[in-house]
Amino acid sequence: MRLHHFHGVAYFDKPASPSPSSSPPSISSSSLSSSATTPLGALHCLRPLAPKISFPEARKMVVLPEFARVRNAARLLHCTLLQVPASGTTRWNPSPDQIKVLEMLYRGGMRTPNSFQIEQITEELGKYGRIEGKNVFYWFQNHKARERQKQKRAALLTLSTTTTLSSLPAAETKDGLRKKEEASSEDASSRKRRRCRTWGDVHGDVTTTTEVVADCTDDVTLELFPLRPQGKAN
Amino acid sequence: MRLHHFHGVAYFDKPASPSPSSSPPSISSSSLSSSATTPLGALHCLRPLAPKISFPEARKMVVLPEFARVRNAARLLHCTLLQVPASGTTRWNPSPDQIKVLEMLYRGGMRTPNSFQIEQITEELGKYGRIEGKNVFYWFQNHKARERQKQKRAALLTLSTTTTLSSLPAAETKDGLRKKEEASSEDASSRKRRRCRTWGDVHGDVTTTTEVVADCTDDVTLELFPLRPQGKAN
DNA sequence: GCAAATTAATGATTTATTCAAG
DNA sequence: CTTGAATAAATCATTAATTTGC
Repeated sequence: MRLHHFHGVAYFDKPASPSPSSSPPSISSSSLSSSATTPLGALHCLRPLAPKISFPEARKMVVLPEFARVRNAARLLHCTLLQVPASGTTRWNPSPDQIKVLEMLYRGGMRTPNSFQIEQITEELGKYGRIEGKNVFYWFQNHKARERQKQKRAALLTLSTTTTLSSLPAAETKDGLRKKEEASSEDASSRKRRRCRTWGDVHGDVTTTTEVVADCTDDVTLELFPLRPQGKAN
Repeated sequence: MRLHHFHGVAYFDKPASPSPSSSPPSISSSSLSSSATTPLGALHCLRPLAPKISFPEARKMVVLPEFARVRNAARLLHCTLLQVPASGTTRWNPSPDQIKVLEMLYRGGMRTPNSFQIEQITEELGKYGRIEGKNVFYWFQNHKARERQKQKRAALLTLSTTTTLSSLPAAETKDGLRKKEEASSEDASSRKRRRCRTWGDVHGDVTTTTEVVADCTDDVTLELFPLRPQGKAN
C-alpha cells in the first residue's frame, strides 16, 4: 500500500541563533558522531524544521520500554527489519499461543513487567511468531487498562441493577462511560500505588544479568519461564 | 458476548469475562512451559501477592523512547551503568547549559522529538554533563505539558480579570485548577492532533535512516522562525 | 458462498495525573 | 514549591469479525 519514502526535504536550519551565551546551541556535528553521517544537514540546525512527515509509517517515533535498549535490542531490531518487507510495519498480530501465554501471565498477577521480564517474555513468545518487546509492553498496558475498565463497567451495571434495577444507562453501545466513576472495583491493593520503577535499571552487566528472575515489579510474584536466573542485583 | 478471536483455536475467550465473577479458572497450562514451576505458588493463586518491591531503585522498568533501541543503545546503557554507582540513580539534574539548549529547541518548535532527534540531542547535551535519552524525552514531555498548563492558567486569569476584574481566584497557591476547564485558551491549532509516530520505525536500515531528520513532530506553529509551513497533513 | 461494507477489538500513541527528589 | 520520573487514562488507527448484498 503505502510506501514510505522520505521526501528528502531540506530543512533549513535554525535561523536564529540562540546566542545563548554559552555556545551550546548547535548540535554541531562535532559530537554527533553522525551516526547518521548527517543526512541533510539537519544536524547543525538544532531545529527540526522539517515539515513533518506525511506518511504515518514513514517515521515512527515512540516511547518504548527500556528493555528495548537492553541487550537483545539487536535481536529485536533484526527481527523488525526483517519484518518490514515492503508494506509498512503492520501492527503486531498476536498468535493464539502468544495470547495464551500473555493472559496466563496476566492472570498470574503480572501487570507491569519490568525490562527483564519483558525481554524474556518477548523471547519466549518469539517462538510463536514475530514479536517485539514493545508489543509485550503495550499488551500489558492495554490489557490492564481494559480489564479495569471492563470491571468498572460491570460494577456499575451491577450496582445500577441492584439499586435501581431499571435505570440502565443504555448508552453502552460501545463504551459509554467516559472516565469518571470510581466505583469500588479494583480488588484491593493496587490503588494509589505508583512507584518509581522503570527505565534503565538493568545495569549489572549483561553478563551478570543472568541471575535471578523473579522480581515482580509490581505485585506479582510469578516466575515466568524457567530461564536464566536474572541478576537480582539489588 | 460473542467469541470470535482466533480462527480455529478454542481456548477460552477473551481475557476478562464480562461478568465480575466468571473467572476462567483453568489456564490450561499447555503451552507455557514451565511457568508452572511456580516459585512460590504464586501462579495458581492468580492474584498478586507480592508485597511490592522495596527498593525504589532496585528495579526500574520504564517506558522509554525508541531511540533506546537504536544503535547507540550501547552508549546509553554504558552511561547508565556508570551512573549507578551505589546509591540509587539520582534523578537527572540538568545543567544550565543543557537547559538552555533544550529550551531553545523547544522554542524552536520541537515538542516531541523522535528517536533520532533524541539520540542526537542526548549526545550533544552529554557534553555538558551526564544525561540519558529518557531525560531528554521526559524533559520535552514535561515541558510541553507544563507550558500548556501555564498558558491555560494565564488565559483563565486573564479572562477572569478582564471580565469580572475583581474575582481573583486567590486559590492559586499551587495549582488550583485540576483538570477541567476548557476555556478558550490554547492559542489555536494544537488541539486534537495526535498522529502515530514512535517506536521502531527506524527500519529502512540504519543507513537509510539517515535521510530525513528534521521533522517537528507536533503542531506548534509558532512563527518564531521563518520555517516551513508545517505540514498540516491532517 | 464470497467480497465489499460495517462494527467490534485491540495494538500503538499521546495526554493528563500523580509521585517524589532536591 | 519546582520539576524529573512514572503511570494511568484517553485516543487514534488498523485489523479481525460479522453482516449484508449479490
